[in-house]
Amino acid sequence: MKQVSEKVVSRLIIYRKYLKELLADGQKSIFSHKISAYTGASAAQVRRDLMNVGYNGTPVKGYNIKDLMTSISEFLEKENTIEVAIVGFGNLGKSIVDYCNGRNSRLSISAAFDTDPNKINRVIHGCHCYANTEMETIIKENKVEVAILAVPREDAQKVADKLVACGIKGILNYSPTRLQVPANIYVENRDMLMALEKVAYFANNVHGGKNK
Amino acid sequence: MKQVSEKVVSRLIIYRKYLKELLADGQKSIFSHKISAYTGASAAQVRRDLMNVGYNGTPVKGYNIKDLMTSISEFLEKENTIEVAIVGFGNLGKSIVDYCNGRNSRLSISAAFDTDPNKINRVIHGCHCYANTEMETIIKENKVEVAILAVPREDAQKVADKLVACGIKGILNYSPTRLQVPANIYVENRDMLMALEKVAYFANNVHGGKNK
DNA sequence: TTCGTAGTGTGAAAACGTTAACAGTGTTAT
DNA sequence: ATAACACTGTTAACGTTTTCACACTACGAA
Ligand SMILES: NC(=O)c1ccc[n+]([C@@H]2O[C@H](COP(=O)([O-])OP(=O)(O)OC[C@H]3O[C@@H](n4cnc5c(N)ncnc54)[C@H](O)[C@@H]3O)[C@@H](O)[C@H]2O)c1
Ligand SMILES: NC(=O)c1ccc[n+]([C@@H]2O[C@H](COP(=O)([O-])OP(=O)(O)OC[C@H]3O[C@@H](n4cnc5c(N)ncnc54)[C@H](O)[C@@H]3O)[C@@H](O)[C@H]2O)c1
Repeated sequence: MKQVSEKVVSRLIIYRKYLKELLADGQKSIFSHKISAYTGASAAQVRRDLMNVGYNGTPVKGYNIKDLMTSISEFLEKENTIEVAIVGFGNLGKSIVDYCNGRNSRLSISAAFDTDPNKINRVIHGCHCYANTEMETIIKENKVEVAILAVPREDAQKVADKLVACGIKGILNYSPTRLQVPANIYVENRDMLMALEKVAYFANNVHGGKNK
Repeated sequence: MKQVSEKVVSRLIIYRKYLKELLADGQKSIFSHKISAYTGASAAQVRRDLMNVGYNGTPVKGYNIKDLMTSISEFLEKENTIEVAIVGFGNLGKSIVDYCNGRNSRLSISAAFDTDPNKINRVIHGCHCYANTEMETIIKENKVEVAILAVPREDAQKVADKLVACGIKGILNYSPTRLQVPANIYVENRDMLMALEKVAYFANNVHGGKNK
């Protein structure tokens, strides 16, 4: 299978989102330079990125929005549904589930884990909360591949180790801990303070405003 | 002033965080290959990144942790304090303020804005919430340079336009809207669903686990 | 003092990502 | 039918980022 970079994947996700908006708007087709104007990538880059997904547009008409969306989705999510679990069902955890679930038909946050007895066995935002002790069973039974980490700093590494032991392959980490994991596990860190520090730097060191 | 790339800034922020941990641990000095092991950047890259901040280590002893931290901070935050405002003081907004404030002595989220009368003029997590109508006054008076956007999708663009008109130079955007802003405004988008989609992709397309 | 060691700083090479340029191609107008 | 057009797909040039490799240096040991 063709290997593509993080940057390409990130942009494809952005394109898909734009296409979704266009579709909701009733549009049928779109040109690379329009996608470019909206997303900030150059038109050449849009076309080049789309080469990866194996969908061909036509001159004059451009890309059929529906078909292109389908192709991007098939490229990004080969399996029909990817199961996601969230660990730490506090303020942040609940917000994430509320926001994400239902917005991508191939991604489903179907289980939460927490240590708080008040949360265990409750269903919040359509997501069942289990005790941490059930982690292995639930993850293996439901073939969960991706986990979102939203536990306090001091527990993050311990929980990550456990998730890895259960066979998780990717972690979206909202805790401020920099996780140490085996090389085949993909980690995306989303520390909010670091994000703010980065914006603060570039706000004071103008940089052309290129949006990643 | 030396122009450095987004990637360098992101890594410097990561290094600084690690240094902070080391200092809390009572350590005095550190080698590039140790920073490398923790952060995922190669040792050569660590050294190269540090060239930008103008601090020199010594062979055998490596880098003095305290001095290096100071140099990085002087590089990242030239001004003594950078004022930040948050717009949308809901679940997410409150969490962000709670988490970020007090963790970087040069960044301060000192004002919130909301349209909800129940929040206006209340102080939550040490942050005063103002009505949107006071935005221009407060931002200009307090020299706020950076804004965090945590309002619902439908209002995000409108609020961003207003922030730009008030003189904001950088936006950390947690709304799912892709903002259209002038080229000199720096925007960092942090859509949670997109982050999850990215992790889901790389969980299924192993990639060496390189943490960005 | 002299040597060996284990680090740093950095120029040069390699890898990677982006942009430019253009041939090829449906579509439309004539 | 044919020509003009406005786009796509793709190759090659370009620019940026990362790695390599090594001269240099502070220190500790003998
Ligand atoms: N709140 C934010 O916006 C924000 C921002 C940046 C970072 N963070 C980080 O995200 C994490 C969660 O933030 P929050 O605001 O949701 O906090 P929270 O206290 O509301 O939620 C934490 C949840 O994790 C659960 N938990 C604790 N230990 C656990 C364990 N070992 N296994 C499973 N669950 C466990 C708790 O019972 C609680 O429900 C923290 O690390 C925080 O530093 C939060
Ligand atoms: N909750 C999350 O974790 C999460 C995740 C991803 C994205 N988001 C996005 O972040 C935004 C906020 O999420 P939330 O969970 O905090 O929602 P929320 O409803 O709790 O908070 C939204 C807040 O914004 C205020 N608001 C509405 N319009 C405003 C305006 N024009 N000016 C100023 N304030 C205004 C509301 O009064 C409310 O206090 C939404 O766009 C949501 O889609 C949230």
